[in-house]
Amino acid sequence: MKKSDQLIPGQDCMRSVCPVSSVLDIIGDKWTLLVIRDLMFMGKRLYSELADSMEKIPSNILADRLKKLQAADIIEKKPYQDKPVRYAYSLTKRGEALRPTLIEMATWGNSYIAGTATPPKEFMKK
Amino acid sequence: MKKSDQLIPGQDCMRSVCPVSSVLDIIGDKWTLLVIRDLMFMGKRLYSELADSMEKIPSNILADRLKKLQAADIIEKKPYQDKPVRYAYSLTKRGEALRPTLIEMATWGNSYIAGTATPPKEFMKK
DNA sequence: CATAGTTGCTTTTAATTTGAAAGTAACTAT
DNA sequence: ATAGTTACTTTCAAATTAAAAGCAACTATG
Repeated sequence: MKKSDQLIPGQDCMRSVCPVSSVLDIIGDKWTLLVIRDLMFMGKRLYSELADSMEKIPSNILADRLKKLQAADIIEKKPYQDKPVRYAYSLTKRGEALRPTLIEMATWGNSYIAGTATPPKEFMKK
Repeated sequence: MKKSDQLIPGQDCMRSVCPVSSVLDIIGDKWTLLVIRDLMFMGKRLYSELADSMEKIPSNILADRLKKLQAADIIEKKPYQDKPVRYAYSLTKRGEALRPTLIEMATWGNSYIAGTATPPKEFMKK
């Protein structure tokens, strides 16, 4: 891992030097990881696709999380056509690297929460 | 994994059948996983020990999260002495099973967030 | 025995965040 | 000309969070 891959958090936005708390400062809420899940596993790329999630994310929350995830260099937004200009969201390398975390969470959920759907096997491969 | 280990979530407290979102319904906030971290890695057991975390968790939030984690059968509270009666918190089997998730998060944090402390090697072993 | 301190919370109140709904700008399609 | 789509932003009420103070039960000190 190159040091240059590391994000330098802004002043006072880190609660402590603990890596777990620093990760939670970025993804520690009820919605952020669901946006990442939709980009990582569900093949979504457009705002409208992300907006119609199973969990019905509010539009203002989605816009806010997309901004914060770009600031954290976890996702990026690229134009993919002109007239009208349209943008596609995608995971950066840093965002893609969250895959093992999401897989562990899904594994725990399937093991310990009744009624959760088991994802396709290929989703669960690191 | 026995089906009997699975928690059956209350009516309408699950946003969707997705295991990731169901896990976030339980631990998806800025504080819950830090309480679990302190029990899992920091050897804390008492309310007062949990209350003086690096991140300065507010007392009312700690009390609230301890209640919710007990309800989710992720931690338990047991008396360990009389006069005065004192309680120790500890992880259940379900709570202990979150270890790989915390390890993956810490690994990501160390790789991608500058200034995070690297935990002792033995903390990172599954 | 009186006072001070500790533990494990609860209550109060203000600030922040969230969510539902409506609004908007730019463009396309009929 | 009108209606529809995309990608958001704005508004405002409701819920959550945070800081601080309060409190009940017990222990330790002079």
